[in-house]
Amino acid sequence: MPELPEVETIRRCLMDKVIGRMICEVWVRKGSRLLRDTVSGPMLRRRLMGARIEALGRRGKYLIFALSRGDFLVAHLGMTGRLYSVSKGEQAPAHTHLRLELDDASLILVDPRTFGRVLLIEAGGLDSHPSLSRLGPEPLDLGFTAAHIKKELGGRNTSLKAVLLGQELAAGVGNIYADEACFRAGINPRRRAGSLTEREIKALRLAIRKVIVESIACKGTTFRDYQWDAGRSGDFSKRLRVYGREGEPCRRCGKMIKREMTAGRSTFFCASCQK
DNA sequence: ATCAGCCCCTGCTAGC
DNA sequence: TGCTAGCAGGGGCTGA
Repeated sequence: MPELPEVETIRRCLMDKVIGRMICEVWVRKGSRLLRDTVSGPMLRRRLMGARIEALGRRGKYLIFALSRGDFLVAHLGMTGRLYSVSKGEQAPAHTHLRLELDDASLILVDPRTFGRVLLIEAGGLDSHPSLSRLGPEPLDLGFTAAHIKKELGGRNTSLKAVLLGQELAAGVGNIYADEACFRAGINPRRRAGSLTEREIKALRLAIRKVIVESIACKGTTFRDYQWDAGRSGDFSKRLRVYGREGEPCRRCGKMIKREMTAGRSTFFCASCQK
């Protein structure tokens, strides 16, 4: 479940290995579900072959490879996706969907459950692409203001958790950081979104930014599948206050952490600390 | 327009 | 020990 901090960590890890490199061969898994019929395997191969990787960016949970021809290779890792480099000639594991041969290494995308996606976006089409245009501000950018949050929550009858997962309030926040931010803000994720006060909105904004910054510094959270490089896991797992801690004592008040389904997802919270 | 709920997919785990 | 049912979840879709 790579969310913003995990994707950012992967981006930083890969930068040195891919920027300026030429894609000299491309292998796409036949009928890979990751392409979602948005581009055919042969077409993707044709468009990538011979291109140089100019930059590696991120938007929300999407990784964006800017190519020398002006188009973009975009990858979303879904739940179990992993993107990492291996030595040339090294055999790729099962569930490899894409393999790019670079000058001096290979880049592989592995995804057993195929919740991830690979997009090829034409020059100039990045911001208007349906998947990316819906995203809200990056939580660490200046555009992530209390006014924006207020607008996203205002009048909404659904839960705060559902809005946080929707990517329009803040791009890149998923199940783990939604729960962690709610705990740090002292707000119950099951609260009706429209019911937050100005004060709570400000606390939520700070809490989201704080968990994201802290987690990036820890190279993300390794819960089940995520590794930011071959065999290397993130340390934020140790700092989780509620996520995955059902039945364990709250680190703040000692009461038991609860888990309930909200917006179709496991939601962890302390009923005593979060109102 | 809004929102709850379903669907995809497969590795892992709990329970028999 | 070996099997199976159930769970996990991002984002797109459907139907109320």
